[in-house]
Amino acid sequence: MVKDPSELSVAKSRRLPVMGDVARLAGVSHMTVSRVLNEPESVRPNTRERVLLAIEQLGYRRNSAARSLVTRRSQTLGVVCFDTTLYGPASMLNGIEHATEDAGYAVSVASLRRPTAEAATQAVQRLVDQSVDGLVLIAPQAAEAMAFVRALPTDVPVVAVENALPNVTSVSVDQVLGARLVTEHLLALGHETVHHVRGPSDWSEANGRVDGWLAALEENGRAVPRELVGDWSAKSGYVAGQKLARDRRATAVFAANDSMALGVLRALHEAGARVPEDVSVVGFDDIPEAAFMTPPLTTVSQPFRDVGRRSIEILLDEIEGGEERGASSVIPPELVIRNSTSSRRT
Amino acid sequence: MVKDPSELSVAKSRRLPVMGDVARLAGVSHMTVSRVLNEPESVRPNTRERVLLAIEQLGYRRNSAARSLVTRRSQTLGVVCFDTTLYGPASMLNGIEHATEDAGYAVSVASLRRPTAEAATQAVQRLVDQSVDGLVLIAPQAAEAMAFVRALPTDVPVVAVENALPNVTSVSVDQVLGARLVTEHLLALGHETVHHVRGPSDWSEANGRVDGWLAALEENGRAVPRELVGDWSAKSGYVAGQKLARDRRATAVFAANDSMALGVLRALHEAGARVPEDVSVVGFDDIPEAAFMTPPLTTVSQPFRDVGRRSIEILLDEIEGGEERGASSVIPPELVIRNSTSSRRT
DNA sequence: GCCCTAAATGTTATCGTTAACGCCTTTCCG
DNA sequence: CGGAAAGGCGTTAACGATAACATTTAGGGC
Repeated sequence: MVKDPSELSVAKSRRLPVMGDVARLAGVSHMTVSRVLNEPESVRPNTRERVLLAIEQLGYRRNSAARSLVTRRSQTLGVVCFDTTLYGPASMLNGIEHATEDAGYAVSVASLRRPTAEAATQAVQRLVDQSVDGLVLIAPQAAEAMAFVRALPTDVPVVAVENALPNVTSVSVDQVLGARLVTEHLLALGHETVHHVRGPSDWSEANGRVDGWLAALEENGRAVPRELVGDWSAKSGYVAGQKLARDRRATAVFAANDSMALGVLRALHEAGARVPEDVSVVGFDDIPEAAFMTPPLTTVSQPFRDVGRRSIEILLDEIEGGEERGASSVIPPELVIRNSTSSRRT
Repeated sequence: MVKDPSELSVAKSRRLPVMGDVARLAGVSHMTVSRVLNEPESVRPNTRERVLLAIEQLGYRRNSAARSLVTRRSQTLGVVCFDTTLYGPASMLNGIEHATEDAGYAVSVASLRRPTAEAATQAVQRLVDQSVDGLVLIAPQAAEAMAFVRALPTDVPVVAVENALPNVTSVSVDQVLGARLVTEHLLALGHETVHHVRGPSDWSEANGRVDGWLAALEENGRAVPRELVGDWSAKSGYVAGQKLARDRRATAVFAANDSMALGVLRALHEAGARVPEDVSVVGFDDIPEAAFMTPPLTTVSQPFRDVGRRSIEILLDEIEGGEERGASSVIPPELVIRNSTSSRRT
């Protein structure tokens, strides 16, 4: 079965081994090698072993460019994201990467510098040019939705995370529910109403949290204080906190994320207001630092990694199952009560 | 110049346009189209315009798989990283992504689940299989160094970030200097010595910070307290802080990152020690939250994004310039003094 | 004008894989 | 035991771009 020994030399040639080399060494055709790699059952155990051995000996690895040229699949998923420095997006990205790896796909990331339609369109275009097999969008700016969709070629499956785009499957955490839990928790503690430091208005998460907060207040017939606007940063929370401390009427503050809550805590502390004795403060996200703030922060825990994983599951279903876009899924968050909230001083 | 009209139909066929289609429409050969795209100056303005117009009309885009098959370059850089949920790595990754995008490359990310040699080797292998043109390693675990290097095919340029691997160009922040600045700052405030909550021993950053701290203490002839070990998390800082609070002798604590510093602050607060009146605390990293902790944290600012950018610059030099590995570069960090440190109570 | 050289363009081969199809064995049944 | 059906492999042709070489065109000096 073995051919002329001279052909078998495993001499380190400059070029990497290709299928033909493996085939020659194993005494079969390159097509058989391909079959061993793609549908092992279709080749007899005997020859399969020989081929596998040859592959091992030569240290052969398939050329992915050649594969994707002919199969029209790159085994790569594209992720469009905005600020992966924030804890939430970073965690979701992490979940995505792990899930993607498990599925045998690679991840190509396009990070938006600014959340503009133009940047988004370019990013999608770049990923599509790389012929990714699917796309995950973690760019929670609602305003960009249309741009994305317009730029999308119809045949690439897409899943949006934390962003309901028309006609695109999405995975998200129930922001409205989370905000409700927070607000109701504070009302239950006896607070007359709850002030809110919201996130940027072009983020869908921020809007969802506002909605939940509003709904809870209205259902309980409470006055709705004017909302303060932050940009997710501790600094913006600090500025908002200063305003709240100045007017002195707030006894309960719901910040739309933990970083802003930290800023609020800082501002209140500087103004001489005690938390939770004078003012209760709640955050959102449950970043690892939340439990160690002063005081430990009551917040809402979001299963970021699970969201990332889930988005990949859905995406792969669409890609491999060829199914029509599956149902969007919404994951519930959980309220984590710590020491930054207490019943209102009477 | 224009051929048979029937051939020109821009009818939406199922398949995407290829170079040949553009060529036909422009009345040139596919090779001329290729030239227009790759070396525009080599084709006459007149024909170039025609080709460009045809490209526009057809919405033509080059097939990257075909390109990389023949050029043996994928225009993709691979990044191996460990925990991108941490602020530092996330920021560097961000810098890398932006710089890579600017250079017209794509980024493929392989995220290590655990910092083991096996996982690292697999990750590198996966990226190499995708035929990335270069590799950035943001995996500061020294123990894995050998594994990486062994798994590396000799011909893929590599740059390591925050990790000095033998024979690999690296970019890093001067951790030793940063730790020195911290320690000297505290000694200058009159503290007898400085306690240290270090990071995991397999992280090179953690070791660098220990070295700087030790050096500063020794140069000043101070006693070296036993170091406490954390894992970068606020929780581990909290545990360390409890120990420090218990023995009551510490007046100055240098935590190896801001999250652990937060934990230390929390533990001291619970133990009734005031910061900075009773104990001074310093962190490292200058995360955006540091300025809003209670009290605002004195820390060391690291130019993470710049490190990321720089690593790409170097990598691209090696790839495109074909240069031998350039000099490794070390970037100095800066001490940021806030309110968590003060002169020792006398 | 003619020839020579350089610039502009075209032709053909090639990258390394999978798809499509065909041939030769087996195998199994009547 | 003949023949059909299936299984196992081989041969050849894509895939869509660039490389290498061949050819045509343009320009300039005499």
